[in-house]
This record gives sequence, C-alpha cells and structure tokens, in this order.
Amino acid sequence: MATLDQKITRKERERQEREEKILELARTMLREVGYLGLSMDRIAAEMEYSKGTIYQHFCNKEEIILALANEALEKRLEMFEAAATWSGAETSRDRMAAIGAAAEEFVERYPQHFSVEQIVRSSSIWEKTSEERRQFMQVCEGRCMAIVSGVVREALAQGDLELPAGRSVEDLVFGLWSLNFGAYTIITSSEALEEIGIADPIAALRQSQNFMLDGYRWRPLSSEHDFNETFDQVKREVFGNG
Amino acid sequence: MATLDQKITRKERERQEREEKILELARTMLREVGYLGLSMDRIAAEMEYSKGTIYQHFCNKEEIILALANEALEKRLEMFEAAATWSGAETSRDRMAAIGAAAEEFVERYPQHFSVEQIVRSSSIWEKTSEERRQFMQVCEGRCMAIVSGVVREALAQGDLELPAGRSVEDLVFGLWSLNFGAYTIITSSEALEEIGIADPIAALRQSQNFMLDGYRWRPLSSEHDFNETFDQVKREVFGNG
DNA sequence: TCAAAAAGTGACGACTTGTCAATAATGGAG
DNA sequence: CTCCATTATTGACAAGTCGTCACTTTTTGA
Repeated sequence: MATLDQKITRKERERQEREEKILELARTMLREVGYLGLSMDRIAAEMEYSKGTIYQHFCNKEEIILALANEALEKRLEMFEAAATWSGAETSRDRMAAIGAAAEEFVERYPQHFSVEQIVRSSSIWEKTSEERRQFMQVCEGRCMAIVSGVVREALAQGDLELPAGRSVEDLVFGLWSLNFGAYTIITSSEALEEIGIADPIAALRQSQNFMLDGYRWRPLSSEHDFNETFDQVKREVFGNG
Repeated sequence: MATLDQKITRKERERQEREEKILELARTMLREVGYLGLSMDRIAAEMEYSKGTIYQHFCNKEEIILALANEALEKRLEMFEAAATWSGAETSRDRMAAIGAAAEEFVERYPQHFSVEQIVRSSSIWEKTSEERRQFMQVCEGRCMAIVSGVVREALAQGDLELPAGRSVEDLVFGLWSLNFGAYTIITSSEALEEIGIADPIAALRQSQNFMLDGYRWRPLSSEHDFNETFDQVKREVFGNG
C-alpha cells in the first residue's frame, strides 16, 4: 500500500513538474515573441514531448495564458499582503502608500507578469477558457480588492478619512486601481513618452495618486507627509530593493 | 488632358472607396469576432475580391488594425477639440471637465474604437506595421496631449492652478490620461464589477478625476462647483446626448 | 508472465497569413 | 478599330497555426 501511494505521488509529482516546465517555457516564449508567437507546436518541440501530451495538461493555448495570468495575480496578491501588513506604517495612509509601492515593485520586478494581465484583458481569451480558471482569477482579483478596501476601511474607522455622500469604499479603490493599471499600461506600451514631455512617469503616477487621496481628504495629506519617502522605504524594507 | 485627369481620379476614387469598405468590414468583424477572428480570407470573401487585391491595400493584418486605431484616434481628437472650445465653459476647470466628458462620450459612442486602441497597446502589433502609420498614431496622440496641456496651461496663466515643485504640465495630463484609460479598460474587460462592489464605475471615475484635480488645487474645487453637472451639460450641448 | 489500463505519439483536417506566376482588363498609339 | 504594353486581379501555393484521435508504447497489478 505504501509503495502504491508512493507511486501515485511520484507520477503526480512528475506531472506537476512537467506542467511547471510548460508554464516556464510559455513564460519565456511569451516574453520573447509575444502572445501571437506563442505556439503549442514549439512548446511541444522544446519540451521534447508530443503535442498530444501538452494538450493533456492544457486543453488549449488560452488556458496556458490564463494559467500564467493566475500566477501573476497570485504573486501580486502576495506582495499586496506583505505591504498591507508592513510594520513600519504609522498611519492608514502610510499603509495605502505601501500598497502603491507594492504595485510599483510588482510591475518592475515581473514585467512579463503584468503584460500577461494586459493580454488577458484585451484579447478575448475568456470565452475559450475553463470556468474553473476564470473563477480563480476573479477570486484573486476580489482578494486584492479586499486588501486595499481593508486599508480604506481602517482609515475610515480611525477617522483619517471620510467618504463623500454616495461614494463607497470600492469606488475609491477603483480609482486607484484604474490610475495604476492605466499608467503602467501606457508606460509599457508607449515608446516615446519622453518626447511628449513625460520624463518620469513613475513620479507622475505617485504624484497623481497622492493628490487623488488628498482630494478625498485622507489625512495626513501629502503636504503634511512625504509619501515618496514611504514608497522608497517600503521598497527597501519589505521588498529588499535598495 | 481633362479626361485623363478624370480617369485617374476615378480610379483613385474607386480605390479609396474599396479601402473604406475593407475598413468598414474589418470594423464590424473586429467587433463581432475579435482580433483573432479577424481574417484576411474572410475579408476577401465578403468583399468578393481575391486576397491578393486586399493585400495591395494593406500589406498585412496589423496594418488594418492600426488603420482602424488611427481612425479612432482621429475621432477622439475631433471630440477633444470640440470639447476644448466649448463656449459654455466659465472656468479653466470647466474646460477640463468638458474634455473629461468628451472622453466619456467617446468610449460610450464608439466602444469598438476604444477596444482597437487597447488591442494595439497590448498585442505587439507595432513591429509589423509601417513607420508611416505608426508616426500618424504618435502625431494624433501628441495633438491630443497638446489640447489637454493647453487647457492646463490656460489654468496656470489665469492663476487657477499652481503646479507643485518638480511637476510639469504633462505630468498632470499623464495622470488624467492614465486614470481614464485604466478605468475604461477595466470597465470594458471586467465582467463582474458590480459583484465586487463597484456599482457605478463611471461615477467613480468622475469622482476620482475631480479629487485628483482638487489635490492639485485647481480652482474652483469640486466642493465649490458641481462638475457632474458640467459633464452632463457638455454631453448634451456639445455632443447632443440627451 | 501477461492482459488491461494508462500514457504518449504524430499524421491529419481545417484553418491561418502572405506570395507570386499566370491571367484578365485597361488605355493609349497608330 | 486594332494591338500591345502596362496595370490590376486572381487563386493555387508554401509555411505556419490549433486541436483531435486512432494508434503505439509503457506501466501496472494480479
């Protein structure tokens, strides 16, 4: 019985290892030749397995892409969690800034992860993928939202922030989310940003974010505290980025 | 000589008409079956021309996509211009709000145009397309920026706004751009926005925008003036949207 | 040892995009 | 009106996709 169990797990382990290898290959392929260049034939050839075997792991190309996107979301969730529980935060707005720093770090450290997210959002991959994986994605997205919402709620509870009539916590989070997602998308896809006068888009993003929260009157305001310093501190202390 | 000229122009006119028809077909195709479903074969079949002829107009699929994207940019530029010269603006911030309304109207009225823009930004179409068309795109983008920047500069000149140290006009514009682009991307690609607590994303976007500009201390602040009313007014008066 | 079950294979059909020799239409010149 | 050069149009073709499934090989447990 023990040997049987062991053999099952060995098989299972091999399967998982192979799956990981497929994803690894797909990741680098995606980075080097883009979504359209990603080919099942080539994956099979480089894996030295037949196509049929690859299709036993992922029933189509889109499933692979979505699996990569899910990895990305998981990674970011992890980073957001680390930022939200940062011990160096003195105020609720510090904590919010920490999450901003996490978002920044995520894109810088895993640009290909971010680009997968973009692909999933623009190409109509959805229809072809399994319900299961789609759901996983929504769960991740929801949990990410929940972390940020949690910080906002903390601010409300502590009296650092009051929402205007008719606005929900999620509306604020949506604003931040949009700003960040849009900024990174433009940054990674516009070649000549400098030419049209945007020398340091990351700094511009930080500023916009700060001013948006200032607009919400989330205290301390950016005029009362240097959140740029907080950003850099988080990137050093939490993510070990000197 | 007259007849010769006429014949040349007749030929040329026919060519252009056909080109327009190709783009029209591609547009609807893109809307109905997405980027991946857009097929040169099908375009040729539906045009009742051979593939070779289609390829004489656009030397690859990506050129068609980019041509559509350029149409979109032109359209938006037009709408931005209309908004920026709106006669009903009482303050510089009114004028800025008018542009926000134009952006909103653009996405609502031409959703497929917006989706083309997203496709161009995420898929790596760039490499395959002609320098000419790429340049056109950048010019449009630059002119769009220039319109918005113009309004910001007007505000600076009139003393309605002062920029913080180290920030340029373009940084502010970049913030607005990111916020809008990000928000519309998320809106059009996230199915279950309501489920995660974002009931009215457009309202949330307006709010975020207003608060961001409040953060910049662009007077009158949103607490001193109802810009929601301005948005709706512009959509009625400039774009005839009741 | 051996048969049944599981795993792996790759030729295949149906689709792409983009090319290019061959064919058809056109437009002056005589 | 004829005729030929130029230009426009064609569609078979090469080379590449994706996903399938009858087949072969390996594994497994009795």
